[in-house]
Amino acid sequence: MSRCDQGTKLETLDMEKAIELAEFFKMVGDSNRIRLLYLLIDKEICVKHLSEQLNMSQSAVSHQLRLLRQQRLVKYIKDGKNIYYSLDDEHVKAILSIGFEHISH
Amino acid sequence: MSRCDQGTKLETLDMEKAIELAEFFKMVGDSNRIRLLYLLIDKEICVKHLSEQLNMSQSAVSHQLRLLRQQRLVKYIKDGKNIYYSLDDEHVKAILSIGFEHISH
DNA sequence: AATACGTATGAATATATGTTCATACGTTAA
DNA sequence: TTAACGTATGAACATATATTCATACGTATT
Repeated sequence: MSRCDQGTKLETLDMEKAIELAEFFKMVGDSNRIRLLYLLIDKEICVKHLSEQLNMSQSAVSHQLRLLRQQRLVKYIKDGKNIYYSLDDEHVKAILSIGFEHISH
Repeated sequence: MSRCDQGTKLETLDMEKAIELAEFFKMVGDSNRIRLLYLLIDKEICVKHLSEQLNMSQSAVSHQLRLLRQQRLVKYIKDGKNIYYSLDDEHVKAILSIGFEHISH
């Protein structure tokens, strides 16, 4: 019996679910989005302030926010001409903190 | 006082650290790598078996394993002509499970 | 020594991703 | 109603990423 044999198999993670997971994780796979999400921890911030603090163009921020919305990592509320974004996910903070642990090995 | 004002600022996440975090998270941002990592949970598997079970070419698997090694998500041991990979990180399982929670909202 | 096997890797290619630019939309103030 | 502001979006572009193909390397078998 070679080292590679595996006894009873775990069920295979199906491709659809793997893709869904990947789509979600991709959201934290970009440094600008990470900085953005980090800013939103425990705060609501409008797009203009985000773009200033991140030193990114308003357009770039807006495009990123669209992705984060689509993957339900952020939510927003409108207030006049401003739109305030905040985290829409209990998991975002958890993920970031695991990441921190990993890189400070 | 507009809604956007933030009282005392949290310190900014510095760019270097954000990049490091992103590099790590990118590793779980691809469906094939996720399936690969999922297979490795609690098991050591050699490259050939990985490529069979994932239905990927040996070369593609090998390239992905290189990335996962570089980011210290997997480790390996050699045994003759086989090389057995396994998870090198307590955090990988944790991250995957958070991902599962997220997508089954 | 020759062959077969498992694995790694560079180069090329195809695709995905992030940013910019231009512009449109809605809201507020003049 | 015109102008200014905040935000969103499509198209174009540049860069990053994943896979394939060809091939090299080491180990085991004959």
